[in-house]
Amino acid sequence: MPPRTRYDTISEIAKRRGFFWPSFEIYGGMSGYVTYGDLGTKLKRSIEALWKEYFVRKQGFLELDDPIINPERVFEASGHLENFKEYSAECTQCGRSFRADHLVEEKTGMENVEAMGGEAIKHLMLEHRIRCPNCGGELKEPVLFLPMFKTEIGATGGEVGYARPETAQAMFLNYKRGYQHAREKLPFAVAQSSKVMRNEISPRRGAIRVREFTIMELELFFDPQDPGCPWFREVENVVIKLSTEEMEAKEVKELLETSIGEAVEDGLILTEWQGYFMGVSQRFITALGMPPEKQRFRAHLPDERAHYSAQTYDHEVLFETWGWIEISGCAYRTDFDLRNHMEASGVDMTVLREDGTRYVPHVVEPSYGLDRLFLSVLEATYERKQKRNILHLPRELAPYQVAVFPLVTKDGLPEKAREVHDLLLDKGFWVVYDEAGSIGRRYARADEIGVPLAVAVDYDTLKNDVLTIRDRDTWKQVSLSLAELPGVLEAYFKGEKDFLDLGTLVIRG
RNA sequence: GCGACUGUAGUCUAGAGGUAUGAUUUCUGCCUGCCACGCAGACGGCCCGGGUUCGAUUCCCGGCAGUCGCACCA
Repeated sequence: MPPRTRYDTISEIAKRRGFFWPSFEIYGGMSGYVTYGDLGTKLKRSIEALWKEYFVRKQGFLELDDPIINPERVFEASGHLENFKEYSAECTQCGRSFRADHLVEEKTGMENVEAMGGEAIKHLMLEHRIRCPNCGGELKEPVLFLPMFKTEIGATGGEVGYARPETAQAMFLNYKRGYQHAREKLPFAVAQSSKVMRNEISPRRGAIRVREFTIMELELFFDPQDPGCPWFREVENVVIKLSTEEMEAKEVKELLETSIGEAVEDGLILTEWQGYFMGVSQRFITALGMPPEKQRFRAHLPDERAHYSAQTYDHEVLFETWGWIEISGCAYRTDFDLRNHMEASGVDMTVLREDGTRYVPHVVEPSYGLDRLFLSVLEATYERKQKRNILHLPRELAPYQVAVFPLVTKDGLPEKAREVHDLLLDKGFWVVYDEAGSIGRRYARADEIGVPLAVAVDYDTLKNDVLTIRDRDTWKQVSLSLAELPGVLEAYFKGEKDFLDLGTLVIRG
């Protein structure tokens, strides 16, 4: 058996404690789907809330919530029906599959064969007698694979619909509303966190590649003649590690360490807006617990890029088990989408400049896979210490904020601890109460799900309302009075106080 | 989708053609004056379907699922 990986351990805890597990378990499971439990749901929501802090609230950007199933013409206009598909040809001998258009390109030197369509590809394969590159066997006719879920809308089934593979189209479809609600001023942005679906051929790596997941993305609309970002100065000194398109093409292994400001100045990042979002992204991911040295930005080569993109930088984080994993893409989509929807719908989406000229806004899009961020948080914060599992979740992400324990289960301590528990619930905290087993075991149970603070009720509490708070990360304890407790906890979770400021340090033993 | 390996309590495991080992978790007592203490007890399992067999969780075939490799990942 292969050795146990960090991901094995994390997914074992995830199942056992209720972060996430494979969906449809009782019917044998279905790959590509995961279900989030109590802890997982809460953690996911708090990651989303933090994303909103970094990408929506402070900039005054707008939000949107749009349907998952879209009529076919949306994806005709967006180019997905044309581009988001592939032709695969299977070998009759060895059974391997290959992309038919790529085989034709290799043999003939032609480019963008995919766009020629299925019939043309079939003819070219026959014409050039293309055989299996693996074993030389005969290839079957190429079959079209469209990784979008197709359905019918309405009882008569007359209207074909697809589940969206990205949320971005919603921001383009509703562009005119957003423009109106932004009081017809550019730049503005519309953000959405919602589910999308992709019919992956072979989902892998647990929750890393699934068929249904949450995307958090925003579309920033700007005038290409006025491409400055008003907040660029806030991030220009953020240092990132970069692999540029040129470096990717030359397969340079080392990363370029540079500031956002320099990278934009040197033309490595095409627009200030991309630079801005990449800088914010680095800060956001760091706030999730992933240190900067485990982050990098990697440019897409033209053939890797989406059909709409002029430049894309993936933000990647380092997983012990898998290496670098993409958690975000920051794409310069130009005016591709608005232009296509304008043409297809006949609706004018241009903006009038002061000099009387009109233009179609350009778009920069930072886009996150929430489920991958979720795994990144577990990856970044999990620690095995003295045979115990500890999740060093940032305090603003922790599903439960405070655990309350009686020191021992006698002499009225449980009753007193219940009172403290109820008080904290009334004050709005997420609290767990635990009196099973020894207090050490309860600390361990709370550590495993990342509860940052544990309040212990002991004989001093009975005597004079003094209790202790124990820190998950250092195991240090401070003491304070019950009356102070709600106030200092609030300050702690707002980030206004550090643990040692919460009370008087207790030295035991 | 193809190939290799794998599938046993909630979790992690041992094992054999005659329904199964151990640990841990959980629960109940006792204990416990601060880091998974100890004692006693309880709950709980052979992925699904077919075949061979007196008998299959074990062998064979298929499915489903997992890991890895190939392909794919806008």
